[in-house]
Amino acid sequence: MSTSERPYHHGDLRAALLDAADRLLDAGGDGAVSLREVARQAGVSPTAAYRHFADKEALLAALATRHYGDFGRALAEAGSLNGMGAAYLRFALARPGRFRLIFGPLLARAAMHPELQAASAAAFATLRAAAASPEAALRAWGMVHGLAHLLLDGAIPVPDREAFIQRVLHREPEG
Amino acid sequence: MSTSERPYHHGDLRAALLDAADRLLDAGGDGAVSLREVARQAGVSPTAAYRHFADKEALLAALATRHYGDFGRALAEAGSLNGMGAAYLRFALARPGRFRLIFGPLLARAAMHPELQAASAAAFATLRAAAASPEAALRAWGMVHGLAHLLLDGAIPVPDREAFIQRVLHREPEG
DNA sequence: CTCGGATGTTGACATTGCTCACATGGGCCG
DNA sequence: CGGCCCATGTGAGCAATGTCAACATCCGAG
Repeated sequence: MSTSERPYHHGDLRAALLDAADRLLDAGGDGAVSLREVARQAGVSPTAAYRHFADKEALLAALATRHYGDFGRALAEAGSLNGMGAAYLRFALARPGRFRLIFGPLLARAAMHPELQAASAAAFATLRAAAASPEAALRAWGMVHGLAHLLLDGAIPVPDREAFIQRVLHREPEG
Repeated sequence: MSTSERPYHHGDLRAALLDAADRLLDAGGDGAVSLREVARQAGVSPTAAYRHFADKEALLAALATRHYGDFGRALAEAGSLNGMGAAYLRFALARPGRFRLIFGPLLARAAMHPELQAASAAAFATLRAAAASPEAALRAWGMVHGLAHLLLDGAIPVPDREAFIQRVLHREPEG
């Protein structure tokens, strides 16, 4: 009987690596995702990941692409612009690692990762479509994005985050 | 003649290290600041920095503290809330490294660096004082902060940044 | 059945943050 | 003026990381 020894070939290592990276991202935040630890969690040698991703950035780009799906869906489910703002903040607060990843400096290099670019463009389009004007969309987007960062970085200490979301987003619609 | 040999004792290594770190921060962004490279630039051994800073984070905290001064002053010089918003965005776009540093994850650990905490509190107070209500301050702050991040991360591609600032900030004051 | 390319492994290198033991010499005490 | 102490700087070394090159294994096409 093969005592649960992994076969030499893993089966679906790519997905396993992404899953492991995901766990690390959620648990330890951005910097906790190291290629070697990801490989360790997947029960595989330190360099095995290079058969599936060009480098660490490519792994993270694939992860970000995966998460843009959930994010975009959460936005789309919220009907109003206000609802989208709340969904935006809730996503950021519930999954800081994912939020920081998909909006992190990686985005600047999205041109090198076509899938990432497409995924982010889709999410952005959802947001833009719900606003009255392009400028209004940018202002709303900027506001929730900035508040998310400030909250995550501890610049705005708030006891009850959900109450904060309600309070800061509840206002008469601007002309 | 002493061929420009450094004396064993540097004189003011602490300042020299901060200057070197500053150059690296401006040139290469966040990740380009390594203790060893900083020491190299200061012409000193790799571990000399530990005589002046507990660890890398302490160095960065000192650097952030230094930059909060400039930042706060830039905000204070702008009279109106709109002017402060523009100053906020201009600072972020002109010095991405400094902006990311002073608002980065380090801020969450500000409690461990009293000087940092004081410096950031002062800058925040300046911003808060210029707004009509606490909520309005948070919304305005969030907006410029978010736009700064989105611009720096390449999420909003704009050809002329100054024109963008004018356009997005120029609106009728909200009730 | 066999052989080639895809997938994993081993070993190595450079870099980084950090610790510990040691060297140096400037400034305070007598 | 002279000697000693401790702040300051040095060096070697450790563990971890990203990445590369050479090698091992095995699945599937012919």
